[in-house]
Amino acid sequence: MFTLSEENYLKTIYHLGLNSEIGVSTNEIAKKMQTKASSVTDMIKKLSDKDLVVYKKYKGVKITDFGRNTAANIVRKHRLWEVFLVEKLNFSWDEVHEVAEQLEHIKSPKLINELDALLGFPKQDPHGDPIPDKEGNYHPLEKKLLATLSIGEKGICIGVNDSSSEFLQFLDKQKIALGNQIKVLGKEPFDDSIQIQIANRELSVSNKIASNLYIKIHHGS
Amino acid sequence: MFTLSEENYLKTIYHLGLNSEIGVSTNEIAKKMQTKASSVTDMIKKLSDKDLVVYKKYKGVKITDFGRNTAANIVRKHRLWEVFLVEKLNFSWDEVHEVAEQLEHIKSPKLINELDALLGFPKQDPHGDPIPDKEGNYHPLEKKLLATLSIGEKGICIGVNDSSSEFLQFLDKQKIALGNQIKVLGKEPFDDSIQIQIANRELSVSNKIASNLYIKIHHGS
DNA sequence: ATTATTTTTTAGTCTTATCTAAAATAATAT
DNA sequence: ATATTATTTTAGATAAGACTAAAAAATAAT
Ligand SMILES: [Mn+2]
Ligand SMILES: [Mn+2]
Ligand SMILES: [Mn+2]
Ligand SMILES: [Mn+2]
Repeated sequence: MFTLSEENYLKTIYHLGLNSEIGVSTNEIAKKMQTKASSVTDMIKKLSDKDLVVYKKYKGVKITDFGRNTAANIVRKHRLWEVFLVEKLNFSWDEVHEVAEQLEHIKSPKLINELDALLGFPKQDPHGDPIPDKEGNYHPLEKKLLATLSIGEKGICIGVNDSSSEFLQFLDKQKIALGNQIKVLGKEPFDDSIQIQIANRELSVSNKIASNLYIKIHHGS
Repeated sequence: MFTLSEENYLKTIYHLGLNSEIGVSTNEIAKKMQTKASSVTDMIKKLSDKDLVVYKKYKGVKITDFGRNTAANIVRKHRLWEVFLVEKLNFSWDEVHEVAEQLEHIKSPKLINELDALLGFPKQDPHGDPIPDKEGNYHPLEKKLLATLSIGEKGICIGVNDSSSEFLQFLDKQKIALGNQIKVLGKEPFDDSIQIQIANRELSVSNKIASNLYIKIHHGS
């Protein structure tokens, strides 16, 4: 199969390429992986030899169908392990990522499918991100950033954009959790902060916060 | 911490040195790890630099207290994961070892302690081997090989010596499981086979089988 | 006590994954 | 259009972990 490094590069390329049709650049990958562009070029050639990506010198890489499938399976494992850690082992949502980074590389189809069953075939991970199925398919939830809502709109908090432990711990402290109902009470033009009602409390959150919280809009009244 | 290779070598040295005070030889390690003696020498030097073993040229290695503790922790993780796979993910006891070989290298103290709790702090793994506690201590069960029992003796099957999947699958086929009561009905001097009563059935097992099954003796009547 | 055999170590090579520094190409500005 | 800057690739080095072949040390046999 693939080495740990190959899997990590592939996963990064998969994530970076998700919302764009053009290739992913060497520098982008280097920045995300905290490595040097020259190392990226080396690895890209290996991934290309293994038909995980298509590589054209100076033109960046595009993931292949095979590569996308392989990457989605790693993401599936990562997110299922995160659910396991939170649901079964009392981890908080800000503690799971590092451990899942390790667990996602364990090779055993039976393990991951049984884990899926043990957890009741969850569709989202603790941060609201979708869990791909065995074929690599998933349904992204329809969602909007809190910062883009208008006054009066309401919905349910269903995910985070930034899932750093700093942000997640901040949300814990503010008692903002996935599943909470949120209504926009007002918007302050001066600093773009937003006044919200959340679980019967009123709260003012900065634009930075509002730009990292995903809301599922309530349609109708 | 330690690399995957370092952990695997250390674990092997720990197991090989368990029942002997003299050092573990280079060749022994090479054989067990399916590698070359020269590779072992290289790695031994690294382990020695990290104070996991004491190395004297041509005299083999002895594990240090620090090394033993480190190794016991890896064994603890291996065996807890094996219990998890059997108890929670419907693995059979002959399927768990390979996956546990991967999982034992995951670094997260919280993960392993919570797993321990989820499983109800088991004392033995699916093959009857003892699970070290956080400090690396464990109580080996008092046990005898079935082959060493006399006619009339009885006890409970509590472990296997050989835990290859071939042997474990053979036991499954013969419906011999840990926890079964076993009584020695007779011994055949010609081929050293043993006639036993197990769970209300009578069975003749070869000496090879009897030399790989551990029995906890019933004292008293 | 030598000689022969086995075991262990050393020396040198290979692969993977990294890095720095320099060269090549692409993009941007004048 | 040419020069400047940014990006990307290549060349060469390093470290971990493995290997083969040869040398050195320890054991065993005569
Ligand atoms: Mn994560
Ligand atoms: Mn996540
Ligand atoms: Mn095992
Ligand atoms: Mn076991």
